Amino acid sequence: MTAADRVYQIIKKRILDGQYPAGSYVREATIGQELALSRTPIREALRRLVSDGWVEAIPHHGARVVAWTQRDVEEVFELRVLLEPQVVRRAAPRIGAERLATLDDLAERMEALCERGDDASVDEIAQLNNRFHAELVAAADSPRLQRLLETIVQIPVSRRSFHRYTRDELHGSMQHHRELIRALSLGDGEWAASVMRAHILAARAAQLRPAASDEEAREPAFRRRLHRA
Amino acid sequence: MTAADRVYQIIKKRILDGQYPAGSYVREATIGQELALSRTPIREALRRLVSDGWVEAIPHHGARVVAWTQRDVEEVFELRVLLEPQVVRRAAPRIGAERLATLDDLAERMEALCERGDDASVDEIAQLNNRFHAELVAAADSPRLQRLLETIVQIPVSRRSFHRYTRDELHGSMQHHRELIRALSLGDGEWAASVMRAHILAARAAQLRPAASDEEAREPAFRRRLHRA
DNA sequence: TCGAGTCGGATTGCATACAACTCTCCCGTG
DNA sequence: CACGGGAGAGTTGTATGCAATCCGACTCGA
Repeated sequence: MTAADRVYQIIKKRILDGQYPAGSYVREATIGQELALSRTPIREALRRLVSDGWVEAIPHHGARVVAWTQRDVEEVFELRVLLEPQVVRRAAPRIGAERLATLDDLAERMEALCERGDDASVDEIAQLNNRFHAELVAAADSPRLQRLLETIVQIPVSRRSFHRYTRDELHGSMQHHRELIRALSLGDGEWAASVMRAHILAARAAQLRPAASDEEAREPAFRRRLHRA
Repeated sequence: MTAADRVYQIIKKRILDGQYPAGSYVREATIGQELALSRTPIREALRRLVSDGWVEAIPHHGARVVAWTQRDVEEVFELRVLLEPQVVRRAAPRIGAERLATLDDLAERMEALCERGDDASVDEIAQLNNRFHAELVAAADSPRLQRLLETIVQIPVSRRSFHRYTRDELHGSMQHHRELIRALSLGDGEWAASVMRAHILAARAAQLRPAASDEEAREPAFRRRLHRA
């Protein structure tokens, strides 16, 4: 692995961690000094980050961490609603018993963590969920689809996304996983695709909901409407 | 525009022209000498081409022009069938009269060229067709969707693709354009999406058909079946 | 006081030199 | 004769220095 590769991962991690906040500039010389490298590999890493959409290059002025707007989030979900169902549509006739067992294991571990419900558990669920989706993408066996999703999903949102789920929504998400596994084990791509579509739309709804207080999260508007009825 | 940008376009053009054939290596020093530039901007251009999927980087060994397999073509069509309908689905409620007029003009010019049917006209149709699709993508007003399609479609195939169309198929393609314009002018996104889906699937069928002799192209298998029946 | 021009600092863009790595070919050995 | 090891050439990876460009502040003039 070259130095440029390492720098790429380091900067990416720092963006995700919020160490490089949105809108801030990433200076070649600064990072170079810090990592005891010349500007060359840093330049190369920044170029890759630009083409992956993590930072934007302002000519002769620097590389700035991109700021995500509400519209960006909507665009991404719109594409995920198309692409992620296609992942499982392809995966259904291709997936093997071994991978299904892995998915089953991941689902089980997520459910166990879901029962606890504390913040640390939710973080861990997010990680397992990423692995779950990665397994599905691998089963789909389409390098281009994989690459598209990698460049699109860009966990800056989904990193903390599970924290926006209500307990019911989190539970529903676990149900989706189970149903996906059932559909895939039967080789029913359209069933799996439908579940995945619902899965993504649910995530979208949680994400686009105005940042709710805990109060609102436990007693969302639609439920209040139900109670009044 | 920087030197690296120019090099990027030059190399890309040469790959499309077949000047750099698939599987051949693009040497940094060679191009540098030829363009009287140092390796630095060439390196940068090659990295962009790698991330755009035109060449693949073999660590410490060079950048090789990617070779397209049948499977690659199928993968691309599978994604286009998803993404291009989404383009017009979005475009329908957003497109303005001016752009519709442009599309109409392009369709008309393509039809006129279609009547002639010689090789040069087919080449020109291909260019106009690219502009037609570019207008649609612009109307969709989704930078991410635009970028995805740009990295996916990569005219290495579709460059000569129209030459694989039979006269009937070419005519059908023109019909699709007209129907798209009608649907878009009525703001009917689902209609437009359906037409586009058919449009892409037709292109796929023509593309995946085993390379036909002129004989085969004029008298394809399905037509022979019709005659026997 | 406001505006235009200019100068300075900071940053990226590019050129050049050197280091590290990989592959190949050849030679020696079993 | 087959196989392993090592040297060499060629290519990419990295460091460094200089040039070009951009932004902001300051000064000068109206």
